[in-house]
Order: sequence, then C-alpha cells, then structure tokens
Amino acid sequence: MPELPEVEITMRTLAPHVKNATITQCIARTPKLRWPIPIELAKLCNHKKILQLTRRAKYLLVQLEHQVTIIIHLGMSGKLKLLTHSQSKTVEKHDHFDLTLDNGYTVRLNDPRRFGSILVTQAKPLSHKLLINLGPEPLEDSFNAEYLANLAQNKTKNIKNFIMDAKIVVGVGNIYANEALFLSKIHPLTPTSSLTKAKFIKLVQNIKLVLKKSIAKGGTTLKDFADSNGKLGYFAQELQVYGKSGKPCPKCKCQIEAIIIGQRNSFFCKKCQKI
DNA sequence: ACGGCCTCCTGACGGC
DNA sequence: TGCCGTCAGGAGGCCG
Repeated sequence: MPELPEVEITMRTLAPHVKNATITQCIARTPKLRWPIPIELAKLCNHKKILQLTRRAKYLLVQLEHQVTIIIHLGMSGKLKLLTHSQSKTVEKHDHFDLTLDNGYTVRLNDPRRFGSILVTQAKPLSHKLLINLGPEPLEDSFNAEYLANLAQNKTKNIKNFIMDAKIVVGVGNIYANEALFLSKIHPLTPTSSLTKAKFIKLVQNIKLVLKKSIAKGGTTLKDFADSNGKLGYFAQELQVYGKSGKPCPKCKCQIEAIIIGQRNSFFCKKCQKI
C-alpha cells in the first residue's frame, strides 16, 4: 500500500505506456471512492491526449491536453494496473475505475478499501485545494534542515507527527517516519522544538535516504504492494524497526518497543533513541 | 490557528 | 473449521 516510493514507482512504470496515448473511454464502476468520481470526468477526458504523468506528494497527476488533469490518489490499498485490452475484459473485485487508451492499454484502479480517489480539474492541478497547502517534496533541495528547524520553533507536538504532517513535508508515511527516526537516533515522542540543529540535519538526511533506498528497491515495503506491472518491491527486507516489536534492535540488541502515537503504531529502540 | 481525534472500507490474521 | 475481534501503509474534516 502506497507510501511515496510506491506512488513514485507506479508513476515511473506507467508513464512510458500512457504518454501520448489518447483516452478513448473512462469507466467508473463505483460511484464513490473517498469522494464521488466526478460525473463530468468522461466528458472532460474522452478523446484527449495524455501529455504527461507526474506526481505531487502521493497524488498522481494525469495531465491531458486542453488543461484537463485527472488527479489520482491510491489511499491505503489502491493499485493501478496496466492491462492489455484483452486482459481488461476480466474485471476483478474492487476494480473501480478504468482509463481505456487508444494504444491498446487500459489503466485500471483496484482499491479494496476505497480510500483512494479519482478527481478531475481544469485549473492548474497544483492549485487544487487538496494540493495547494502541501509542504515541499522530501527529495527536493527545498526540504532541508534549515527549513525544518525554522518550522519547528514553538512547535510542541512530537517529532513523529511533525514529519508525518503533509503541510510540513509530504510523502513521509508511518513506515518511513519510524525508520528515519531510528536511523537518526531520535525518540518519536521528542518535542519538536527541543531538537538541535544537528538532529534536524541527520533527520532530513535519513528521510531522504530511506525514501531513495525504497524507491531503488523497486518501491516497496509491504506484502501486497505490486507496481503496475505486478512486480513486488523488496524494501520490506530492509526495515530496521517498523513492525519489529519485541525483536532485537539491529544496533544494540535490546527489544524494539511499540507504542501508539497519534493513533499510529510506532516502533523504536529506547536505548538508541533518546528524547 | 492549531492539535488531536474520528472516520471512510475491506481483508488478513490471531485466538478461542 | 469457523467466528469474532483487532488491526492496517492515508489524510481530510471537524471539534474543542
């Protein structure tokens, strides 16, 4: 299930197959995912050429000619499948939405939990209300220690929720937040404002590191993620603390602990990660 | 303005 | 074997 690396991999594997293709049909089999699938979507998209597939945070942007953009979010369980037209005749459970292309392919959204979304806009996609208030991309230079330290002043909340806040920085989901904090030797409950500049430098480095490593490993993390070609990712093998409660810390061998922070499972080593 | 809690939904898994 | 409770990778919205 998609965190940023999964969405990035989906974009990279899909882009070459959809770029310059023309949409011949939009099929919505489910009226509502997280939000209703816009009624006007087919009318806006049919017979338009796909200029580009890009990503902002965990949103995929299918940019069409004439200033139309389809905004796709995979939620917690969404996958985009790339199918040939003959493969696309078999519709499986939770196949909610199709883009049929004139080049022989169909892009299909399968999303068991239906937390994903399909939206469309005729304005600049980055000014869409879901995108306009997002923080910087974690892998871009504008996300750096100085930026983070500046925002951290007077912030009472804990560092884990802080880095998972999309207004601060996008794309740091629960898994990668846990991993980056472990590598930075920062306890997840540390009050944000009490971190030193040196810790922010480490933290930013490690957020970038875990995301890049995960992307390089074919994206992914957990058991049921597959990219749009159905290939599984291998980052799960690299996890140091996520999901490892009771197991020995890879550095000091004492037991990894699990606590709930902001309703999310959090894993850390209390010896290595100090407040 | 902000932080924290709730919620949408299905499937997988563990325990009895 | 099967039923039930619990938990899951996201994130907008609402409440205090």
